[in-house]
Amino acid sequence: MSNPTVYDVARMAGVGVGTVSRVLNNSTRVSPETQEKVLDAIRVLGFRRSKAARQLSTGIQHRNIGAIMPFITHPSFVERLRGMQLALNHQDNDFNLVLYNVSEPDRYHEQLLAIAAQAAVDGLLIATLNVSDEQRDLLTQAGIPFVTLGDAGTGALNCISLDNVHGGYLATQHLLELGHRRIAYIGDEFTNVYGFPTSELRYTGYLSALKEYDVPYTAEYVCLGAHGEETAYRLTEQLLTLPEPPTAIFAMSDIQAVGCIQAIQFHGQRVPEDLSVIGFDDVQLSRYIGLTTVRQHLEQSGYLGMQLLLDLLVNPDSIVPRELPPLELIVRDTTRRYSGQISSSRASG
Amino acid sequence: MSNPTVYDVARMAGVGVGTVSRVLNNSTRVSPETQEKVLDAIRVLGFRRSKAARQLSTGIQHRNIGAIMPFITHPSFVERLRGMQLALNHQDNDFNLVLYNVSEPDRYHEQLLAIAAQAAVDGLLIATLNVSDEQRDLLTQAGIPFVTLGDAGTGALNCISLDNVHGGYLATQHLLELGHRRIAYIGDEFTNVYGFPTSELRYTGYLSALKEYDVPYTAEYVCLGAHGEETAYRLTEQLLTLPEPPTAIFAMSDIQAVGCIQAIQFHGQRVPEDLSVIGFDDVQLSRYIGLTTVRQHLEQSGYLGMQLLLDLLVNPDSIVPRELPPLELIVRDTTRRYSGQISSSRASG
DNA sequence: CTGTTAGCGCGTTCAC
DNA sequence: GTGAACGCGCTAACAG
Repeated sequence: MSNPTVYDVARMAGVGVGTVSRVLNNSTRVSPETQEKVLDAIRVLGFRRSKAARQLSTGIQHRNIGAIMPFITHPSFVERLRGMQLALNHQDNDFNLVLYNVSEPDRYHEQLLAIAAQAAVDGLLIATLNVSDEQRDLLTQAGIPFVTLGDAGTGALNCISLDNVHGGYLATQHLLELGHRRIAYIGDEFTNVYGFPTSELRYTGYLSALKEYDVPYTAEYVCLGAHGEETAYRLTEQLLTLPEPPTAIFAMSDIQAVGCIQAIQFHGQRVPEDLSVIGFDDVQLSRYIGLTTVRQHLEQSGYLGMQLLLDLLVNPDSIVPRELPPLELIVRDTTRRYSGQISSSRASG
Repeated sequence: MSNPTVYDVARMAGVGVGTVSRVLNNSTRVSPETQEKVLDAIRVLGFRRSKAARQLSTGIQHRNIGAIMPFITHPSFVERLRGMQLALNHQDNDFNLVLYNVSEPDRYHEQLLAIAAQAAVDGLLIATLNVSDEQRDLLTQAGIPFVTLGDAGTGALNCISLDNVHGGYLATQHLLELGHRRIAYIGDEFTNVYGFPTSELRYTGYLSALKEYDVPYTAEYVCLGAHGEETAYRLTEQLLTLPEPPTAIFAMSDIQAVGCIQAIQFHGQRVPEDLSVIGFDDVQLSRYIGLTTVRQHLEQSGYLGMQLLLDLLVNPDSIVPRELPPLELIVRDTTRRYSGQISSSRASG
């Protein structure tokens, strides 16, 4: 039924538990024959010693920090992870970093429940995922302090946040200033299963910029789908077949922008000569491919989040608030002035 | 001295330990005033319950798999990580992935010792790092099965390996076939502090290809330094100032190849028109920037390594050996036929 | 509602 | 060299 314990091993080997423990840690000398008997019993029973019992007995404390995020495979999360690691290395406390990858959105809550129940971590970093009031209470009652990165629902207590609406505005404004008027938006579904509203917020910024420049809203220019390069590729293809295709695209993430660019190029058009593309995030890749984007300091976000969490864990009384630098428009090579018309900067008011 | 326990809390609050436990787990109803007293005591004492004790008592098992690697910030390790996560998700056992980033090489052994002592993980994935006989014994005796990824020293038992010599040969051969004869090698120091011989192995392949094509070895064309984009950039600058600079560069990793390309372009030359550059790894980035490289299936390496480790942990009796697909030359846009001379494919024998 | 007690599985004294 | 007993900190079952 239950896993075999040292007692089971001892009984089978015809020795005491002390001896079993000794061969396990080869502390004191044990006679070769006894050792053999014990090892045999261990093998036969498939015995594996319990981590918990061992830790409890030896008094070794090992502190874990969990990081839970979706899309661990996506670049933006890698950047955050890098920041977390960096912060961890800078302070020389030996915390381990435990990764929880939310592969299926439905399981997110379930994973949170498990984390709370298992008491496997001392603190939790929640990247991009929504935290409901219920989930906050869950973690709080389990005694697990947590810090959220990005948009984080009503349950967020300590958050490294950014102004996604403003970011969406910045990106769109850049395109408008370049004279573009047919500007598409490519983003995640608003009601995404993970519950975070990033796409909708950036879209809101997009809308407000359009409005400010008196550019009419065009429903066909707003394309939503699953996060990722492939979907962005498909959505862009749809845009290109429109009777009046956009002259510029604002993709809500760099990786989606990459998908856009690939679709555009595959269909024989050029970026930025024929279409301008702007992304969001400024992941490492963007620097290499020369993508114009909005920098949201992802790595630093992970870094600050980890610092904040360590504060919470190590010296809860002297928490310093951490703030991200403001979003930054990074102009590179994928956006260009709209050549179809000479347009002054600001539309008439 | 030691951390406060439930007993300390109970004493201070003037209640029994059962009550303390109850407010901790808010299992049964506790009178508000009692609860308040307990919470106060917890706050004052700075009490935090022990994970180990809780787990032991509740009988909850939580299994951890550790992944230890240097350069977590580098793309190639991210790819491996992705593969590991993927394999973990595919089997529905709830293993946690604990990350150990070797930030300073000196601490690698120390970290291994800690992992063995803490018994924090049930199994270990060791990426690229060397495992000595001593370290193997350490892990074995601690009852921690491990799988190594890449070159892995004499202590390796289960390994997902690749033929780095052959890879170095493939890359160099490609350049030779394109008619290049002045071919530089940019790689890590051979005696790197982490102890893994990757750079030297790929260099060996480079040498053997040169020899096969009767190309004389030129010492100045071999540039070694710390791993990373920046060092590769500097080394490339040195190459460019040579009286007779190379016409092609083989960089031992894609990220170093990127450094090469940036240096070349910064100094007004073009890739591949003026210089050809080939990397090694085929990380995601390379696809986007069109880098010619040798694909070593990094993600799959992490995937297979994890599968193997899970075998070791879950059904140790039915271990299937895992093998990586062969190395693959991926020709993209950074290598081109040498234009300085018309060269037939193979040099005279 | 609350205090008491008996384990959880292992390491580690002790005596033998 | 080896077995028996105690304790690590917590939860849960049982009385009260």
